[in-house]
Amino acid sequence: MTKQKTLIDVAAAAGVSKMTASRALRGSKDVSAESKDRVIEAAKKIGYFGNHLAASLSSARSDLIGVIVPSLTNIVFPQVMSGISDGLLTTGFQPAFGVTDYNLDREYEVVGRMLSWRPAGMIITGMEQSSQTRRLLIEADIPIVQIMDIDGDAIDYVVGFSHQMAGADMAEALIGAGRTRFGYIGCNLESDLRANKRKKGFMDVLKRHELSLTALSGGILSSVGEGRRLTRELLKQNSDIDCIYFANDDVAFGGLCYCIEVGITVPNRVALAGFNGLSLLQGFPGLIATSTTQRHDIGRASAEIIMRSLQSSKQLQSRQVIMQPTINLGDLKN
Amino acid sequence: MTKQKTLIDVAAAAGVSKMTASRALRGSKDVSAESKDRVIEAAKKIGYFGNHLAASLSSARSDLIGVIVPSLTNIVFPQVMSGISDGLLTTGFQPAFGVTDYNLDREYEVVGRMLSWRPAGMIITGMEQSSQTRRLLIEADIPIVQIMDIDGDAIDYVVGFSHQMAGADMAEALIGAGRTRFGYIGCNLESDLRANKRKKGFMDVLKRHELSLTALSGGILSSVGEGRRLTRELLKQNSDIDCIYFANDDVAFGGLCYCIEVGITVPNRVALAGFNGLSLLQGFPGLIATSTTQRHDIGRASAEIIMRSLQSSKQLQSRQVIMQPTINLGDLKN
DNA sequence: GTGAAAGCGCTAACAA
DNA sequence: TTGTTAGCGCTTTCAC
Repeated sequence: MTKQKTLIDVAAAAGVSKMTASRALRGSKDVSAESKDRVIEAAKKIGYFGNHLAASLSSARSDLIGVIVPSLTNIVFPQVMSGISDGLLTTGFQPAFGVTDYNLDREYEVVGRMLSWRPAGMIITGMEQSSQTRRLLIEADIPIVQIMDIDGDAIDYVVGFSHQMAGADMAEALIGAGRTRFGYIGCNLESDLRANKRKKGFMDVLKRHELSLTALSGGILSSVGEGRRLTRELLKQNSDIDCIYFANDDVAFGGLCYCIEVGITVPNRVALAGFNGLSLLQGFPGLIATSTTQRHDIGRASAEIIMRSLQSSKQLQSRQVIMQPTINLGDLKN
Repeated sequence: MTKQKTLIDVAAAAGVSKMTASRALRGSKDVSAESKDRVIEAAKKIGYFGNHLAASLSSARSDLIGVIVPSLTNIVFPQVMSGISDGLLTTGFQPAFGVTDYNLDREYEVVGRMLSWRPAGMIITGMEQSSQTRRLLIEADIPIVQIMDIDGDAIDYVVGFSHQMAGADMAEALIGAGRTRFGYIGCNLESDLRANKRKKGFMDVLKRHELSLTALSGGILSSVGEGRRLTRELLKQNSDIDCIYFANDDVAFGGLCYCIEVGITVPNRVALAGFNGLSLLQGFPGLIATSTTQRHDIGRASAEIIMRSLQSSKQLQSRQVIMQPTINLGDLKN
């Protein structure tokens, strides 16, 4: 049982008081250069790394930023987390991640647990928290950033884009490219609220143009294999479809693989459109239309907003950062 | 400024002492059923969620399990994290993630930061920590699980598989399938130590069979697009290659996309082999040989080992859980 | 520039 | 079964 080093050990090793050691290690300027050097050297020598628990309890604030995401297996969220991680890198703040599995009850639990670590701020995915969860977040009285979506009531800050508009924009673009007989393929649509918003935006535009849509939705897993399977099914039953909108790029890519295998010309015979702009699409550049979203930037921006909000006691000017997904039609644009 | 609720508020609301409230909320049996109910109800009513900082500091242990991964953008690690998250779900312990970016100095920093939260255990990727980092981990005197690899000196527990053997096994399998003129394509090989181990195992076997290998390695990004680019380059310069071993499935899939596009028959003309068994491969089932690794299971198993080690003060019997990647040759096996 | 005292919110150990 | 006392390791505050 190696006893953990404490500030007292450092102080003893440096020949100063606990308090001077504390100040030196935190970079306070009220310490003589000499003491400072001695303390820092002593700390390094004995392998002192502090105790965040005590520090945070004592100062009534931690340097944690809570980050709540619905899933780890959808690559999009780790990419956002990566952006947050980068955004916090030089700030001395640390992200702490929680996963909800797209479940509102779990979200409440996870948020509660997170708050009990007294984070300095919180970043949470989506706009659809339960009223209980919202109450928890509001009462925490720390900066809250909702990310990835802007359609809904903001708790505090928001960084993201409108999924409904993204769906609508894609519909306009595809119609503009001359497509008229649409299919839709999604997975896991009950819990993927944002995919549903895109679908709604997409359908609204089709309706306005008096076009209809054949929708098919599949199992729990949103993946390449599922997209492949559903595309086969959809095209078998509806051979006249000339454009399919997918819930995301993974599913769309599965569709493309199927089309290539059976010799369906993409995008000439059937155009495919996904969502996210994943690197997956580089497999066959240009064949899938997509809306590119800036996951990393959203993460980074949300981290920066928290930092700014923490620094200036006054409210920030803009409480919303809206990012516009870029539509790329690929070979379809010709 | 909403003042955060404390245990005293709960105690007051329930009409008991702070201590009884504490015991009731933690499920101690030394509390009358009546007090227990009153306390729990009071806590719920005033929205009390505790303060982990104080609890952990006081009890000298937290319910945090530190998890150190090199990257979030490689889907493999979030999958492991997901397994850890699942493994801890019902235990009351919580994962806390840190990212090293494949950088040993950052790893030292991240581990140090993590330890300063006094986690109950630690899960860390790989066997190649710096001696400083190892010292930190050993002195922390908590269960440590190194994951994803078993080739090297263990600190404490190990859950994973031998990458060198995985590479060797794949080489044997491909040679067994009649391939003789090999290429290798990797990305980011300076920092991806485990890919290098696979490559080494692969090359050792080729050498034993007196076969040679044309290796090509690319940029920082390990991705579908990079695999595509490198495959074109490799095949242009070495048109007689009949089998390519890739650093992983993403890169291999990029290679497959290129071959399909230019009409190279896979696996007949050129066989492709990757590593990981990603769902990506379902895009063209059977065309890429791969070693399937159980990322989720590794995460889960490592979480369970920590839990068991925490429960029983005596050492666990087996300090190593070795998982065997399954080789799947796909259409090549015929 | 430095140090001593007090206390953050909780739990361990003991007492009642 | 319940309450009291002491303290976890640090920072805040205030004195020197």
